[in-house]
This record gives sequence, C-alpha cells and structure tokens, in this order.
Amino acid sequence: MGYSIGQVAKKTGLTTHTLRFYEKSGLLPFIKKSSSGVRVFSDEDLNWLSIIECLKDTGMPLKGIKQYIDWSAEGDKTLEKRLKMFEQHKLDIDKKIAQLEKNKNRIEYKIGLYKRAVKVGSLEKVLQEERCKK
Amino acid sequence: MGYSIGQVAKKTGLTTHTLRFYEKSGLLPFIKKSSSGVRVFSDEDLNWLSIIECLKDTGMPLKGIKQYIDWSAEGDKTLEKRLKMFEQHKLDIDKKIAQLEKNKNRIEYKIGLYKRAVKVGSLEKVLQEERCKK
DNA sequence: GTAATCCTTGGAGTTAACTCTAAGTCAAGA
DNA sequence: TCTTGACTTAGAGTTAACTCCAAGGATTAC
Repeated sequence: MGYSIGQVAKKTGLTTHTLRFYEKSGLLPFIKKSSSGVRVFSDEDLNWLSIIECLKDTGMPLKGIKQYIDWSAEGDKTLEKRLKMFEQHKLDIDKKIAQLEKNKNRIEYKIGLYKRAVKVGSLEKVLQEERCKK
Repeated sequence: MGYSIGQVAKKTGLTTHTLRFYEKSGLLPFIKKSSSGVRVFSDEDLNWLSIIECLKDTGMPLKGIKQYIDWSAEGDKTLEKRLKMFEQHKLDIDKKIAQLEKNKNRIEYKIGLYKRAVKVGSLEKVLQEERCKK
C-alpha cells in the first residue's frame, strides 16, 4: 500500500529528481514520510501525480497546478474556483488544438510541395507551377 | 519593399529583441543590411518568419528550425531531408493533438464532477456517488 | 541644429522546469 | 560485519527561449 520514490519513478516515467522537485515546489503536499524520513507514496498520491501530468501535458505551468493543489487542500469552499479553473483550461486546450490543426494543414501543404519537388529535382520549379495555378 | 525591425515586430507580434535573437541564432540568414548597418526585412523574410512561427508553435525547438533553414540555404540537394523532416513533424503534431484530446476528455470529466460538487456543496459526496455507479 | 525616436552591438540577466552533485543515512543480504 | 543499493538534504548547474541594458549611431520633425 506504499511506494518508494524509486518505484513511483518507474511507474510514472518521471525521475526521482523530478518527483522531489515537485514536492519541493508544493505539488505533492500529501505525501507521508516514514520514521526514518523516507517518502511513502500512496495510491492517492499516484492519482494526484496523474492529474498533475494531465495538466502539465496540456500546457499548464507548475505555478497554476500548484494553485489547484492548494485550493484542493483548502476543501469545499474553493469548489467554484477549481471549476472555473478547469473550464478556462478546457478553453485553452481547445485553442491549442485548433492552432495545431491549422498549422498541421500548412505542414501538409508543404509536404505536398516537397514531394513534387523531390520528383522534379527542384523546389523552384514547383513553386512556379503553384504561382501559375492562381 | 523593405521593413525596419520595428515594423516587422508590429506585423508579427514578436519583439525587436526576439527578432535580433532569432537572427543571432541563425534563423534569419537572408536579411540584408543597409549601408549604415540597419536591418531591412523583405516580404520573403516575412514568409520565413511565418514558417518559423508555424514550426515553433507546433513544438519544434529553434535548433530543429535552424536545421531546416540551413538545409534550405543549401539548395535542392537537401530536398529529401526537408521532406522527411516535415513528414516526421506532421507525425509529432498528430501525436500531440491525440494526447491533447485525451487529456481534454479527462478535464471535461472533472468539469462534470465539479459542477455537481458545486451544486451539492461537497466534492466528497459526488465522488461517493461515482463509486456507487460502478 | 537639436530633440525625439528609431536603429546598432555585445553581453548580462531572467524564467521555467528540470537535472545533478556531494555528503551522508538506513535496511537487507552474504 | 560489511557491502550494496536505495534513500535523504541543500544547493549548484543546465537548457531553451527569451529579455533587457548600456552606450552609442542615424534619421526625421520642427
């Protein structure tokens, strides 16, 4: 029912350094320590790490994640704040996805150009053809 | 037909600092300078900036962008390399989008929980209901 | 002609998020 | 008991991508 920092590192793919860094940064305030000072991670701590990863991977800075953790520790009086945070973050993710899609289209267009350019042996020729089309 | 660094900054939303930093980093090797040493940006330079932004916004590090610029300067003998780079980058973008979508689902689930929690006034109660459902 | 506003450079400083080092503690196995 | 390996801490170092500063040169507005 308890995991060492090394076991958690293996489970999560984070390094022990990173886990300690997260704790020092205030992202993991719930972790218990054994009598000899060794961190003992619980399954709940793994859940916290999982949501931290989710927020981090979608572009939330550690500062923002810490805010969420702090609110969680304060209990039900911060429910609205947390809800608003998630709603705003969802909008940010939507924006990010939309921008990625847009840029992806551009990359795909480039791929088309370069495929033809490789065939012809010249990018300039392909660009001239493009200009004529218009 | 030429723009000063300040005009380009306004057009692109980048700062003059960033533009000089990009030039120093080798991302803008085509920019001319006037007799008195002032940078004169052409429309083509703006196109380069635009593709640089596209690659940067989709997560390519400046190092990778510089590689692409360097290949471009080498001419048609690097066409295959550039094509491969774009194809790989497209795959990276696809992965990124897929992960964002997955994490977005999770955030949306959280939003659902928190909406109910705000109504009820307790997150714990909502989580217990969830557990019962299963 | 002079003040304001641009531009130049080299180099230092900042921020986020790690990443590592040194020196030491602790528990289990041969 | 001795060694091995995982753990502890404080604090220094790294990387990417800016961001800023000081000191000075060129251009334009009046």
